[in-house]
Amino acid sequence: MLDRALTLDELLCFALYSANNAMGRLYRPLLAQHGLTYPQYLVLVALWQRDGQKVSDLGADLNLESNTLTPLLKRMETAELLQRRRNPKDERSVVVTLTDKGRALESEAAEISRCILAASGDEVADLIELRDRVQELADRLQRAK
Amino acid sequence: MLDRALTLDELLCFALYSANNAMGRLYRPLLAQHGLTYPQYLVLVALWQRDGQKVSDLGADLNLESNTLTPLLKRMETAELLQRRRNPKDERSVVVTLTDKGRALESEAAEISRCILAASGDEVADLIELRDRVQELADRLQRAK
DNA sequence: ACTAATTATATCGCGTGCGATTTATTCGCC
DNA sequence: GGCGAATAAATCGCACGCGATATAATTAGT
Repeated sequence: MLDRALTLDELLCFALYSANNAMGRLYRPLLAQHGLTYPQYLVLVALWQRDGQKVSDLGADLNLESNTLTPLLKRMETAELLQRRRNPKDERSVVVTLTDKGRALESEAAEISRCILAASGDEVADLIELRDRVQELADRLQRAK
Repeated sequence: MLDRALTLDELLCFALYSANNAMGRLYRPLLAQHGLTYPQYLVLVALWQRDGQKVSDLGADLNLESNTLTPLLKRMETAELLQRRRNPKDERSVVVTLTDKGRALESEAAEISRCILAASGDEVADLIELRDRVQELADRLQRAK
C-alpha cells in the first residue's frame, strides 16, 4: 500500500510535467512566429470558440484566476489581439473581445495543430483517447481541491 | 485532414496543461508543509534515487537546463536541502549532494504520494497505464524537437 | 604548448501561475 | 435608503521555464 518514496519514472505527476513542458517547447517556435505565447494561444482558442467572455468566464474555461489572467490579457491587449472593457451592466466585470487581428489568427491555428499532431506521432485515435483520459484526470484533480 | 482551429476541449495540449496545473495545485499545500515547491520536490525525488549527480545529469533526468536548474538548486542549497560543489576532477561541472535534511524528507514522500493517489481516484492500474502513455508522449515530443 | 572549439554552468530578461491582499462595484437585508 | 457582505478584477511578490548570452574550464588540433 505504498510505503516508500516513488521514483521519477513512477510518478504520474512527473509524466504530466514532462509532457507539458515538452509540448510547450514544441509550440513555442510555432507560436512565436505569430507573436504569441502558449497561454496566450489558449486564450485565443477560448475566444475563437466564444467571443466576448468575462475574465471570470475565461478563467472557468482555462482554470485560471484573475491574478494570472489580468496581466496576460493586458499584454494581449497591448499586442492588439483583443480589447478589455468594463461591462456597462455591471462595472465589476470586464468583457474581453477579439480584435480583427486576434480573429484573423484563427486561420493559422489549423497549421499549428497539424505540426503538433505530426510530432505527437502515433495514431490519431490513440491521441484522442489519451486526451480524454488526461482531461478526465484533470477534472478529477480539480474537484479534489 | 484538420482544416479548422480546434476547440480547447479538443486540444491534447490543453488537457496536459490543465492536468499539470491541477496537479501542481494539489501538491502545493502538501509540499509547502515541508517548505518545498513542486519542481524542488522533483529534484529531491531524482536525488533520492541517485545522489551526487551533476547539474547536467539532473537536467537529463528532469528535462531541464542550467538556466532553470541553477537558480532552483541555489534556493534549495539556501534551504539546506542539498550542497553544490565543483567537481575537483573537472571544475566545469557541479555535483549536487543531499544534506541530512534533504535525505530525511524521503520518509515523508510516501504520505504525499498517498494523498495525490487518493485525489486521482480511479483504479491504480488505470493510473499506471495513463502514466506510461503520457510518458511515451513526452518522450516522443522530446525527440520531435 | 598555443589556440580555437567544445563543454558545463551561470546570468539575464520575460511571461506565466498562484497565494495573499486590495480596490471597486453590486447585492442583501433591514 | 443605508450599510455590511459578497463578488469581480487587479495588484504584489515569488518561483519557475526557457531563449539568449556570458563565463570559465577542458579538450583537440596543429
